[in-house]
Amino acid sequence: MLDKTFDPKTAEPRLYREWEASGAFSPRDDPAAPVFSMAIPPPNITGALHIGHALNATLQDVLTRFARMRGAAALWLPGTDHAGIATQMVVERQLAAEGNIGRRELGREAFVERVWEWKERSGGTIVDQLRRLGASCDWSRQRFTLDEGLSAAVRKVFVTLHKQKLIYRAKRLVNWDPHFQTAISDLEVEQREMDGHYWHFAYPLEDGSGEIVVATTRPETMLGDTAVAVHPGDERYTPLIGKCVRLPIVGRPIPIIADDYADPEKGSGAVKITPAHDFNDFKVGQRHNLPMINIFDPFARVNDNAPAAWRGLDRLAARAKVVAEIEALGLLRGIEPTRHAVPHGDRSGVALEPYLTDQWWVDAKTLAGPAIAAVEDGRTVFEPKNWEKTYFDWLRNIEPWCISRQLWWGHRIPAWHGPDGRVFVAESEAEAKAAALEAYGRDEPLRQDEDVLDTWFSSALWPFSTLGWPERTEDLQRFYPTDTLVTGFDIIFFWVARMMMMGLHFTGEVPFRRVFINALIRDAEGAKMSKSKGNVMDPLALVDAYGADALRFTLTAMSGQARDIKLSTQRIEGYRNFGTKLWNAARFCEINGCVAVEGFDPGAATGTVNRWIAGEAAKASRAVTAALDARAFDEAAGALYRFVWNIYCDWFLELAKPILNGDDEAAKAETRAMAAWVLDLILRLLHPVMPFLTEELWAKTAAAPREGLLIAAAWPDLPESWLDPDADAEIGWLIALVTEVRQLRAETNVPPAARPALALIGAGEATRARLARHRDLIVSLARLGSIEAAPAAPAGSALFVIGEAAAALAIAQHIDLAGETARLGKEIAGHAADIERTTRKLGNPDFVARAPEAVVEENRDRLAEAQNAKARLEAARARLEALA
RNA sequence: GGGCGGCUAGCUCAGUUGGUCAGAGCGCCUGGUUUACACCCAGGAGGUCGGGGGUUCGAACCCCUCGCCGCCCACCA
Repeated sequence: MLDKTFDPKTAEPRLYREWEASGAFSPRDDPAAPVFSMAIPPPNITGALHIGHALNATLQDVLTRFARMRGAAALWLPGTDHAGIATQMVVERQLAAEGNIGRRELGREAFVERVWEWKERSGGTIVDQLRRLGASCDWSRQRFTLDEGLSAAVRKVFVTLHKQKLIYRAKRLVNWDPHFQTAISDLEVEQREMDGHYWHFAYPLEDGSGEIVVATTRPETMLGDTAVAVHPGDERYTPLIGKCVRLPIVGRPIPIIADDYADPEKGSGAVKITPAHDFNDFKVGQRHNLPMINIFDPFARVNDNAPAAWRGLDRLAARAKVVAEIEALGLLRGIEPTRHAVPHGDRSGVALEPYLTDQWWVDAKTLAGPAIAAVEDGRTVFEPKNWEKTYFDWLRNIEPWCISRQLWWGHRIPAWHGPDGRVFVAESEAEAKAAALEAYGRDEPLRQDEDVLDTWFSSALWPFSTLGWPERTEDLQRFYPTDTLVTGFDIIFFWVARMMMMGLHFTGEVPFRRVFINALIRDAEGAKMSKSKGNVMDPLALVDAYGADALRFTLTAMSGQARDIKLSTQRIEGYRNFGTKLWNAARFCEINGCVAVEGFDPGAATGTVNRWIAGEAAKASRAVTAALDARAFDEAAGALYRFVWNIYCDWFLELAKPILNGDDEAAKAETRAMAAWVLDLILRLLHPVMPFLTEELWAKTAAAPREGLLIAAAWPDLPESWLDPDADAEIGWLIALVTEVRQLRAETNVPPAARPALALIGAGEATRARLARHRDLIVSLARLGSIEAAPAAPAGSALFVIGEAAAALAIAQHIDLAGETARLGKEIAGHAADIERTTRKLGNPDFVARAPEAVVEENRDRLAEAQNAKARLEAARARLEALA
């Protein structure tokens, strides 16, 4: 006997162990089986599972389990990302918290060792959390972006791209993070609106003939000014072009140059140029061959290129000092408050500094071409498709990708510097040495590049590096390209686009045929969840409270949203109840001896109720299959929910009760077999979304011994031919009749215990036959005393229309004539309004002429029905009034 | 400045190519010890589908426009 409810706490870990031990998570060996493969977006090892991971993992697991049940060799490859900055940050913080010496004092090697220790200890947390959700990943293939194989792939890619001149080293302006003292890529820059000022400074002309006013929000950068630019067509300044101003404070003469960049509309029309500290100025500097004076050290403190008094000052202190001195010099021409965007590091949260340094770059423009083409011609498709626009926009305007980071945790750049500055890029130190020997003709000391690669560099290789590339492994040949990538839109640039570029470049094939973009989860107020806001929902707490299945079902049902999902616990509770509902349906089956019958053919059932549910089952299973095929997860969940609760429980089991309690043994046997068979079907269909509860029921309700686990059971494929229009119409009629009686009873306050008689007036042959077949069912479900066909309505009956007949419920003692007359009046008015509307429509010649015939026909039927119903109710009301 | 979403019942959301008086869950109200289930059952109230205009025989759905809300990209004179 099943317990009263499912207990996820004890069952989930047990079932997960069974799955894992059974080997079901690994793709089946059958070489003839179709292949389904997917690589997980590797979560950061520093991360704890958040609700976004839960959504992402649930959808992937649904796809994987679905494919597996359909017979595919299904591989969902798991792993984690080393997350350069994030991890380094965590361990540095830990060192600080322990009162330990810092990273620098510890030294590179010892520090990296510390990070590895941390990784071994804590890096597996998120993986265990995925297990708790029920993720059926193939853990035997689990990878880590910094493991040996993936590192080899990274070196191979770096060296190859370098040979192809698609990776190069260059001194350029980068986004510099003064907190971490590293370059970061454009994507890691976050613009923040800040209050600031425009300071207007006068720069005196060198010849003393006047001054030129420039404005800036960053006064401190003037220490590095090397020109003032004006627009060539700006007549106010044409006489000054070619002259010099003397840069205040610094005393350096700098030229006034003509450049289109200067906008005569903005400020004074003259703009100070600081090539080493502004991206636009950098370009101007290149055009005019201006000196580029870097005035900051890596901490964004003023360096030795500035006058002695300034050295070592923090940039903000420098700003205040510049303003003060300009003012003291009588050169301050105005201050106005302003709000403007200031770039910040997304990790550090500090204002970034455009900074001139040597970095490694990827020629992203060249790699982007094939990545654009592959989506244009549909080799890879985005779902929903509108994300392709985002993808294209970014790739078509892509800038070189800065891949070097001045960090310690990550893939060290495989480049070795010779004493004369020559660089040897090679997959190993030995190869680099060999190349150096050849180049120099003698042994020279080499120094490996200090930098590591952007974390996303290794992530970009994920779909093929995890399968063993560059070796031509069996896995690579079998599972690449992968089928689907499921991920959030927030990393289309960071990750998806770069995987496309690298995948196409190195394998010649797209890394995945489909990119399914899942929504972002918000809290109930729609705010992005973040730790600082304290609105983070911990999926594990939700699993503890409601079970993994309830959370999974909720996320699946809500996954249709385009942009974000607002999650509320009430919703999860509702789906927990859904699981319990199914559990209890299984209990009902158990109590009533509904067990699987060997050789039972649902398509050959004879009872109307059974033929009907077989058709409904076929309909539902086809709908769920189609929805999952189309990645319409929410539709699949909806179809399952309705079928289980509103069809199977609400009607089929209720209709089965009188049969199961009756004495027609043949009907009983068939109904039992059918109830068991449909339950089995439900378990299969629901398994991808609610794996735990279904697996438990599969084991516990098995009358006949099951072969193996549900996770490895076959997905149902039911023929459309099971849909039986006659059974459908008949049960539809029965349901309508019962519902009408219930409504009428409720409206007229018939006591629940009362058993009124129901008379059908004007029932045709077919209806009488239906009545005869289902008399017991109707009587029991509608709580009637009796139901008979009759020539006329008994006095004191309440009436409604069902099909061609009128139904009279004998409830004289419960109704008052006036009340019932009024009720009928309302009904009649409703039909009258309908008749009016439809008549008007049909009377419109344009409608009849232009609307499709089917629509016109539909309206004619509708009109006839309404007229029929109205006539009957009017007759009933007339009789009532005669009584009064 | 460029782009993308959203605005449908008190709340959270469905509404497929325009075609039965607009749907679900939760919440609310009324009733219920029907031997699977109160994590339940039966019934009910509740919406001028953000505003305006247009196309059409017909618009929540298509077009234009306005208004909010949110996000992405660009922008430190």
